[in-house]
Amino acid sequence: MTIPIRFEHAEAAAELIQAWDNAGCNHASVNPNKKPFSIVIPPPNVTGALHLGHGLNNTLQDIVVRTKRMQGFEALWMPGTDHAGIATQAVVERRLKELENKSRHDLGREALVERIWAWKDQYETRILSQLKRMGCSCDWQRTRFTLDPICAAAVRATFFDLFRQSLVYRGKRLVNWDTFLQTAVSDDEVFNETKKGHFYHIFYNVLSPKPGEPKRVEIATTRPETMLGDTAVAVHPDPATAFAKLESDARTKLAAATDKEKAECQAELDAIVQRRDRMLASLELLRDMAHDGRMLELPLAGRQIPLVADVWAKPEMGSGCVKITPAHDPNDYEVGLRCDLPMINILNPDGTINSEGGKYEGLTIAQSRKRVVEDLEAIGQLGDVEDRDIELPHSDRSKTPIEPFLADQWFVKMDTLAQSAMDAVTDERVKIFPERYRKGYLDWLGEKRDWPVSRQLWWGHRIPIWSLHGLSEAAATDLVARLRLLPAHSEGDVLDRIENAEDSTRSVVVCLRQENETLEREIEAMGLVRDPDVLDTWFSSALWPHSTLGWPAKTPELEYFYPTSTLITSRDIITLWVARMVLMGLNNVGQVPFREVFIHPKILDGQGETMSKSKGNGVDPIDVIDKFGPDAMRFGLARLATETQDVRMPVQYECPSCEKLIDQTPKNRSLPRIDCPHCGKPFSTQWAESDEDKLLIKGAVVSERFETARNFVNKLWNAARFALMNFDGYTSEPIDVASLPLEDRWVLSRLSTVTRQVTEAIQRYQFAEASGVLYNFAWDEFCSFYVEIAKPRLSDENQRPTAQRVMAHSLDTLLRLLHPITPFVTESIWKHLGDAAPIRGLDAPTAANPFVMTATWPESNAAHFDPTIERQFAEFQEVIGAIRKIRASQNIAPRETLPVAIHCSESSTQLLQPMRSYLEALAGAEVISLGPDANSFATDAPLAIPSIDITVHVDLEKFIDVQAELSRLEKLLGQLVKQITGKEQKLNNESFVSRAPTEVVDKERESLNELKQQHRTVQSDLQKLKLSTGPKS
RNA sequence: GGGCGCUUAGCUCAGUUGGUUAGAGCAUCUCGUUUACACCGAGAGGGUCGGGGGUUCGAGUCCCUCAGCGCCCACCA
Repeated sequence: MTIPIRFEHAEAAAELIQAWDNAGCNHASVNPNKKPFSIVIPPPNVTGALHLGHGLNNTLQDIVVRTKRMQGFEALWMPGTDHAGIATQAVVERRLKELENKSRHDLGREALVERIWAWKDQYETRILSQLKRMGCSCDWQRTRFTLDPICAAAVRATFFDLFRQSLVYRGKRLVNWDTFLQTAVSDDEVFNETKKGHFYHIFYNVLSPKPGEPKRVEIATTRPETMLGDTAVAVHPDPATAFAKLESDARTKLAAATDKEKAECQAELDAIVQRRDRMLASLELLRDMAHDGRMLELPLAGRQIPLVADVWAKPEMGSGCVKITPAHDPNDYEVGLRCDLPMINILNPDGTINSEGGKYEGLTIAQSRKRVVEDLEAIGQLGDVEDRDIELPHSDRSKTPIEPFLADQWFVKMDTLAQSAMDAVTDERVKIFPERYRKGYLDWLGEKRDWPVSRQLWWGHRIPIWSLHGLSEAAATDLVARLRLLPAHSEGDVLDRIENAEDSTRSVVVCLRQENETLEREIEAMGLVRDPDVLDTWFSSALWPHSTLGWPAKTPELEYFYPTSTLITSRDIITLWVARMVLMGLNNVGQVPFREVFIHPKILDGQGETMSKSKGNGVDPIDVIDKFGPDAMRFGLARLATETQDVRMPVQYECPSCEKLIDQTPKNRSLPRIDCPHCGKPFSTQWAESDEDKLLIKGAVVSERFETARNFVNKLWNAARFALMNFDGYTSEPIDVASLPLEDRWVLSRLSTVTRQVTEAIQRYQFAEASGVLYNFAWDEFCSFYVEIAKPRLSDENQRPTAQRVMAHSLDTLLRLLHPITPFVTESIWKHLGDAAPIRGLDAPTAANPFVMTATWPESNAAHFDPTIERQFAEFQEVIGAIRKIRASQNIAPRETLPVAIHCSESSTQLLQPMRSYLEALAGAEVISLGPDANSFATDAPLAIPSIDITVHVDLEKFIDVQAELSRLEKLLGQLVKQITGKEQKLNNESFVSRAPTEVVDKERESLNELKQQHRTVQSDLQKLKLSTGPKS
């Protein structure tokens, strides 16, 4: 049998992906004979290609799915992608601007959406192919998209149902308004930028002040033009108590301050006290005026606005008075709600002042600010103007300033829904691992803030609401009556509602259950207009576990695979996504969407920053796969997936022209095109976006973590290759384990332990543990010892058949254990193994499954676990190590056979006796004597192994390097003295001896005795060496 | 400002309920082509466990505190 010396991953992977697919290995269907296991993929955004973070996320899911599949579950991994609302629309809009210098308004709604679909098709294809090349065993036939008809039906059914329950409602809300794109943007798409600005002090006159009352109040603002929308000025309702609290806080802080901070804290306290003394009386007066319902005159606008009492006005700030602009400031909005103030929107969607601004109508914000300030000054209402740095929110998309803007929005009422999702986690119907993430989930839901679900976008699920405003009560009733005559209404597909508007007109609002063009036209013919907004992306993502299974239809898949088994995701979307899936699952299906949630670490770049599209520091998994292979990528990532620590992944680019390595830096990371600093030639990675960059030759992305994993894959391949080269004449026969030689029983014992450890680790999502156990077992035990020891047996005619059978079985088990992590190399070897040893097993050899992927998961066979043999091997390994150390320290050539005498107890003798020949093979030693009577040699360099009370003596007659040995022994002596001193000190410590548990003390005593014994031996060896060699030199 | 993590070898990370001399991989150095593998084998050097304090017979591990880093949330007239 000829097998290449290297595992050709590219070829093998392409073939296997096809073969698994052809055999239907990935497909799961309702199977009453099996227990279901299901996972839904966190659908990647179609904004762009996957990076290594996705690589980790999907590798872990695949490990779990493959394991469960092998464990006999009907394992479904549901794949798909997310339309990602604003992010995708923004990407396409930006491209449109760059390439064609057009805005979305130039194209219009339909044409833009068409463009986005084209983009989606392109990236969905790319994403799915990335997943396939990573080896993900998704059920591709079921691939979903959050905007496809199946998901759309679920969205419509959900919205309709929430509407019926009155859990969706329309309300005013301040949104972050991007005046350039003329859309609301979400909070996380806003960044702050510090700009130079001014802090304007303005006076509002008090209307007919009574004697003793101030004639005007002072307020201050960085945005004076917003005064046009002011509807009140607030003062604190209880300034005395507020000051008292401030003072007591400051005193507490002072008491706890270090000497360094004392002066500062004292100053703070003094300032508060002084301010109170100065201002309390006037603030209380203003408060009384507010309670009295006194009014102020709003300059320029010529309106009267009330003085109100609200805690938002902080007595310690400014004049203690604050202007309230509910329609253009989030906090003022809250005040407006609390004090029942009117909310005056002064802006048009394009950021200019609207008719509410009177003579300022039509001006931009900057223009109106200038004019308002000038006009205030002209009428003497302007106070000081201070220079100040101002943090201004900007839109991440257009890079222009955000204006808080009051707009009609749809909300989902959260109180009962949020509570249900909290309960599900509290009573552990949903278990979160690691547990610390529960807190964030519960805290966030605990706020029960209503969920604003409408977005002023074109890309997404359009809100299924039609409405007509400004009706009289009679007209509204009439319209509703006509709606109710529609056949669809009696079929329960139409819900209607009459709402009272602020101006006491009526609005008729209609919700439709499903898409129906005829019905929509009929409704529109009645004058109803469809809401232009779409739903928040997370609305459709929240349905993902049940929408993908066909809900609202009661499909057999939904019955069988729901609730899904586990969700594997990243921590930043616990609230946005996980929590909402739980509450929507409960609301729609009545059951939690998944029983367990595993939150995995994040992959950071070399600078410790998270990988993201916008930073450009992402690494395309395909670059890693091309260079190292999919198994190496998967193993490398799994090896890093520990419970507590995010993972730094410094990468380098390999120049395809000169093969030199280039570090990834903040400078070059965002460039798909890299100019090699060594040879000057340009190249790109798979990450290339522009057509120009895509034409460049591709350089590899290199990281040490993947190199290690690649080496491991190759090691496994070669161990298997060796075994297979020795499988000629393989026959199968039942094996009596008890009669097997020691090394066979050892490897079976180890396999039983390793199987248990790996099974448990994967069950507990300890992927680093699972891969670590397998790495160490496969490399250090299977390859370094078992295969080595098997060599002589495989060339011995009598021993060969048994050796082959146990080897075939062991390799078989190892491949199955490794398969979930490294599917390709294991499947490739499995095929070769199947050719060489088609029927294998211990008690009852059977024909192997054609694919390891669908083979059964190994059971940990407790009967094979033999602690005596494992101890025996541990001793054996120690002895080999000792001999190798001596050889290295004495510079003994590898070809030379070294005579050794092993001094050990009777029981160790029993253990080691059968291993004598292997000592020779593995350490180049000839065992002269073994046992309690083994003697030292005249020229010796003994090495003690105190933990198992064995001393290895070597005959150095032919090899002695006196100087080396003398210095080695002296160094050893020094170490021993140090340790002995430490122990003696410990044991002389009265409190240690009396308080520590007796076992610990006894152990220390014993260990001290051993050390002393060793010390004596080394000393005498040193003497002997000096004597025996002294005369010669 | 609140919450959650993190800080251990040059680098990337392990380290169970506190208990012998704190581990691994890579990198470095030395030796080596013994019929699977140089993507290999053997060995060596390398650590005040972020700083300070405390609890304890005993602290990388528990508590307090300071510093630095990361993420989430809130806020900034």
